[in-house]
Amino acid sequence: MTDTLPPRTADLPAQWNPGEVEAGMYERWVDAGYFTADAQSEKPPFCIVIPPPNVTGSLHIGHAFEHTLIDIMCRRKRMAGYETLWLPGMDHASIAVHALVERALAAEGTSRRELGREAFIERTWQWKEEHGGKILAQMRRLGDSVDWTRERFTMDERSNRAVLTIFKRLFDDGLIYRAERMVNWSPEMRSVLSDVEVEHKEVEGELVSMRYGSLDDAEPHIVVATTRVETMLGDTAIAVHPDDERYTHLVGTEIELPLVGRMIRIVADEHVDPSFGTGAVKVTPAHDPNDFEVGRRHDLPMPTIMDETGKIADTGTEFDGMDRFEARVKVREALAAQGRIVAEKRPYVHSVGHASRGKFEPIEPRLSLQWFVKVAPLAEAAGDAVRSGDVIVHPKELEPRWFGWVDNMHDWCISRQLWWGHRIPVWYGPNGEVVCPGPDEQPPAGYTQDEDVLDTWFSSGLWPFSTLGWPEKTPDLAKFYPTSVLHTGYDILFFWVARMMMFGLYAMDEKPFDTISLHGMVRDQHGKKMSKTVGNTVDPNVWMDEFGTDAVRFALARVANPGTDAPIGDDNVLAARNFGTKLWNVTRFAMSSGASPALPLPSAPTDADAWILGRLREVRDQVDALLEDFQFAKATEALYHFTWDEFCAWYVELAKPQLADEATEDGTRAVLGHVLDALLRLLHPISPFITEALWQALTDGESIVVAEWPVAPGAPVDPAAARRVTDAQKLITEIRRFRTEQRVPDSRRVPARLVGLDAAGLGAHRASVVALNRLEATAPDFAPTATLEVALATGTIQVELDTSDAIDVPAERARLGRDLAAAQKELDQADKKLGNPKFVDKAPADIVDGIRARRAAAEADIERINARLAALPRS
RNA sequence: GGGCGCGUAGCUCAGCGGAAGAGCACUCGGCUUACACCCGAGCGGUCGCAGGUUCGAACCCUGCCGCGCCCA
Repeated sequence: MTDTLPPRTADLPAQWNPGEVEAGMYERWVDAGYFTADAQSEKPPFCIVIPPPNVTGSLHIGHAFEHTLIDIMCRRKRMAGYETLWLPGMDHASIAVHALVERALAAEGTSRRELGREAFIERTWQWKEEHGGKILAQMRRLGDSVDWTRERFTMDERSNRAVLTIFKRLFDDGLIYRAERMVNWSPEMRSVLSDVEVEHKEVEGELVSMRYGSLDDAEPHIVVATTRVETMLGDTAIAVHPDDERYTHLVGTEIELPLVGRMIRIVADEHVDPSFGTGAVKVTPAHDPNDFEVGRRHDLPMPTIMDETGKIADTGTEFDGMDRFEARVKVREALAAQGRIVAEKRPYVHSVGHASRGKFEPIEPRLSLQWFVKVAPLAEAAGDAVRSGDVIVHPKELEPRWFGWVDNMHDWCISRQLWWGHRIPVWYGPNGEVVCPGPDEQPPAGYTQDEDVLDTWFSSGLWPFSTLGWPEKTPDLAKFYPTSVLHTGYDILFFWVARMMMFGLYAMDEKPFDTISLHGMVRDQHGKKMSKTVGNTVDPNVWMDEFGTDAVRFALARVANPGTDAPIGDDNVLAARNFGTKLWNVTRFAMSSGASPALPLPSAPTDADAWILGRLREVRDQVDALLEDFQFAKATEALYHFTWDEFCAWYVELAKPQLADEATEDGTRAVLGHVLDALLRLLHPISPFITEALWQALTDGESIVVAEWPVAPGAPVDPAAARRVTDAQKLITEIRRFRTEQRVPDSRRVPARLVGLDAAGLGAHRASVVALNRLEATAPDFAPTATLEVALATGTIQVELDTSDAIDVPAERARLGRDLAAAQKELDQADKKLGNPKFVDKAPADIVDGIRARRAAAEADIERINARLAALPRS
């Protein structure tokens, strides 16, 4: 900091060139340590842990959106005096990386099994070092104010220890168990998936009705319908409703399963819907979740008829070895050949679960031995934390979604038949012993470790505290846990947020974050979901190249309404870029006019000064409250309008005549400098780079990153001054409108006399009205060709103009006609209300008075306009 | 099938009980020494439909129609 006035426009190039400046600026911020948090600080903490992007990922528009919003929060809090930690890191993305490396191996003509576990994992780490983490550089580009000294990875040493520690605790508490259950199997990955990794989608399939038992109508037979013909090879029963009289005589008997020849039972079960199809359903306990339950209730055999790749196996039929989809056709054909196909409905639309990762293949329900987390007690705590208000879900509309999930959560299948990830820390002894050693313990000699790894979300569920050092009692943990805000998309509320909440409450005995703030999905400019197949995706990196980072951030912030999807397209970014240019140019103008925040604010401000200073105070309060409430779009919009429509469009224009007047020029420079200084600081969290460049030039300060967040900039609102400015604006606008409609060229100076200005208290505004309307003083022989009346709050102004030609009477008549119609409509509406005795009687007095005042104003307007119309020459 | 939400200007959305708003698009006029990435003026809506509550409804309630999303 210097105590001399900083150099002026010399510092500011005529144009902002983001590409040339941003990277260097960012590295200076990092080097200066602005983003490095101090756990020993006395300042109040503000902490956000990054939703860890996949190590495979590169920055897409969803990241850009999420990071922009988080960065806005962090930068604001940092400026506002909080010890701010935004902790970066990445997720090891078990399935995604595993699949990626497997594909690479396949391309080389080998496989992970050929390579062996150890070599595979080594190879995967190597991939990570060489190709992973592309997103980190892109985060720098985006300006993320993360603390790089604390960067973490969900498979680093400390995360590993956290996983082992909590697994052991859950295991010892009986909250982790191993069981044979119906699971979601991915034949592609040859692994189980958790429920949340399955997406249900309507598909056009077939509904085939087929006849079991005898082909002789006199003998016992039964017709069942299915969308999955091939699973009949694993049927072990037919179920009917107990009250269904059509089948009462068959219940308890056996019938022959076609193609296989096995005898299967006919059982009565409450869960059968007698109105669906024939009212009889086939039961395949090992390959359908509902059938599994039926099988359990009736103690049915549960043969598995498919291997882990989705091929038919162990049925002893010709179909063994066929893929499930091929078998579906062949089995149907075989049944048809026997005359057992009674009906076929095709297409038959029904819902099928698909793997949300990988190739989006249909998942296969399969009976399998897996590890599970018993979620009931954990989920209850997660629900209670929100119910009690300890943790806030924002926006509140998404609370039901939270409860709907945590209150109905199924046990979480955590084992995956993959190699890349945290290996399950359970060891088996030679005689079936099962042990779970703690992080510092060794398994007994001769024991072998479980082959599977943990679901990726297991380690990311520990993220808010594993990143702060848990299970060690670190200063970071003491300072920053619980974290302040968890900000992420509503789409991973269940995948991730629910898990963090459960683990946080369990491991730390305290919530992992105070507030869950949810944003929506970025959509295209028409509000359509972005998808690669549709081709409507956008690339934030391309936008940053074209428009600069600040424009991308500003555009994203401007559409970020809490919890709702955000449509965005080129136009939005273009508009944001233009806004940056506007800000750049107005700062250049102010500085070239000698503006500086170091100058003392005028003791006798003009109306315009008082007005803009009051507005600044109001806007800062509004923006501050909106940002505190995660209303990024509204805060950004408020700043956009203040900057452009109030500061640039009005104050700066009003300031020009003030700068030409000795009495007001110094004060005007001070006000310009003061407002810009505060405005740049308010905008900095949204658009960090351009505001830094402008602010440093304007103030000669060290960095806007560590500048103070404005607390009470400007001045308290001066209502009288504000009203006079509003009046002056209305007067100026009305004259402009008249000029436009009378087609007076913009460049022509029009001699004019403003009658009644002093009486209306607007005497001091004469110079601005003249300047902004390109008027000029009247000569002694002034002869007005037109008179315009403008009704203001404090009086009516007559504007007498010499437009040098006869005025366009039809145009003027049309203009006045529109005004008259508007006033008449206003009068009618007011009369209607006031004519209703109930309104006058029951509505609050201030509302009634307001209507009366409007009525009076409308009446006066009508009288005035009619007089003017009458005075117009006939045409 | 269950739940949540949405239908407001050509498009995308804000407003959620007391005078219909914004951005973009569109029309007209302007290179007015910060800015044509700009300036000025303007056009544009029985707030999905039908009932109800209220002095008063885009806003609250009910039903219907049409769209999303989540979960089965």
